[in-house]
Amino acid sequence: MRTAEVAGVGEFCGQEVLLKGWVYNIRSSGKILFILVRDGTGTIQCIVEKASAGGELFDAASGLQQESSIEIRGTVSEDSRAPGGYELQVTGLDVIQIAEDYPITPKEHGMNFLMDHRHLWLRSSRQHAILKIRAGLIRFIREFFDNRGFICVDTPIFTPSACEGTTTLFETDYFGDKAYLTQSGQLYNEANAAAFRKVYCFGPTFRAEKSKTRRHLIEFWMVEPEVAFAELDDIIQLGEDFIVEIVGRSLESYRDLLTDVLERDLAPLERVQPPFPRISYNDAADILKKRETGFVHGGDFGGTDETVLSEGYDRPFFVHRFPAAIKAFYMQPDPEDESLTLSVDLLAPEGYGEIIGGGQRIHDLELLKRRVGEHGLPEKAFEWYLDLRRYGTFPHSGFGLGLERTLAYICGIKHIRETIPYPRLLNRLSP
RNA sequence: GUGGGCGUAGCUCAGGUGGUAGAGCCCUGGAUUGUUGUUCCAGUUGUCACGGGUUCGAAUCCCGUCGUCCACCCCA
Repeated sequence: MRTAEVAGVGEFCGQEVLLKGWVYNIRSSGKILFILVRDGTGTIQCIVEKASAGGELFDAASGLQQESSIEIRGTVSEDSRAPGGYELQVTGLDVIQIAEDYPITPKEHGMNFLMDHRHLWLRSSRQHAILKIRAGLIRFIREFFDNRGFICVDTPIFTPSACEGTTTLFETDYFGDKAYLTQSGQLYNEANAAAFRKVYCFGPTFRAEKSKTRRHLIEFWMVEPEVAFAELDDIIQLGEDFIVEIVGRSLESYRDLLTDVLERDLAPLERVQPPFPRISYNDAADILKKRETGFVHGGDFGGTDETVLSEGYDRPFFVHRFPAAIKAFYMQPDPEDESLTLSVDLLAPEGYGEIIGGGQRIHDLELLKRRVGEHGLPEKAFEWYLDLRRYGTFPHSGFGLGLERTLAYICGIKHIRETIPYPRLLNRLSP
């Protein structure tokens, strides 16, 4: 007998197959049992009729409980009454284990309870859908860069110094020395860009920010491209092409999961078409001033500021040329106004906010040295970084995209904690 | 970290103004040939978060502690 997976069960129509999986739900209606079996690739309704299956099989099947592990044999048939279109007329059942008192029932649960049972919660259809789309999104991201001649060059997770503020760094003991978990691969990316021209890194990053919001994770994944000889406009264009492609491919590949399981309204995603609006920080500030959001010119945007700005657009939009005072030390000054930087953020609509941050980097050695000093950073730790400006310096730009925020946006889910298998939050390190 | 809400059965919750607790789900038994989070009948389940106070008496009122959820600051 053929062993099949639920995802490809349609190919075995009319044949008897063996499925291995778990009981997702079980219903009975007198002399007929409906067992919903999931095997990780999908779910299928399995039918046990007392008359045709016999008492022994029927009794064994009635004793199943949610999440019991089983090997089940039966004949595949197409039936419009079955969810998914196919069902299994059961001819045999081997129980691996009866799962007793599975904590997550098909009824309502509180968030804390679900988070405590995250290791089990992943089996439910909604979490399964989100993480399946996550896997696809990671693939689309890699393929976007790989297909354009970018080289994936990994950057270290243990780092000797900070690239932004040290208050948000996780400090660890490194054989008696201090090491920090990476916040960004960017500084290394710049070295890699000098070697490979177009590079990206993609991995976990860590920020010890004491903020608990629906948009923050302590540990999250970020993809960061860096391009030699690219200037601000080039990197904005790259960001636009990138978002259009990864949103488009997600929509194309996961339309059913998005609508049926996650109940995502696809219209806003369908509108993710070029060109994206590009507004300057100063123009954005003028808009906010008229709306009295409490925004102070020169400061960063708050949550309501981002919402107000996004109301003006039907798709993601870029805000560029932020004040130097609120950006990292390596940002290239705007030649037309030295108080501004050649920086850019991409804000997603529907309240999802910033998903991309980036810009053009300083390539002048003296200016960069000065900025390191102004930001109170130890020049010694940055010697290797300054070397990039000593030996064949070059204009270059890049950005970082937060994987989980982007996934939350694509899936239309409110809280970022559902977008990563095991979220690390301010008050949660387990499971 | 700041502000607000909530901690009662394994889960989700109800318990005006104080009198030692209840409903649904889950589970067990029974009924129904096609269910779609099946429905119906019967049954089992408690340190009312913890500590202190007021009171004849506290799940209920007061104080504190802890946990949790939501919002804000910050960032991707």
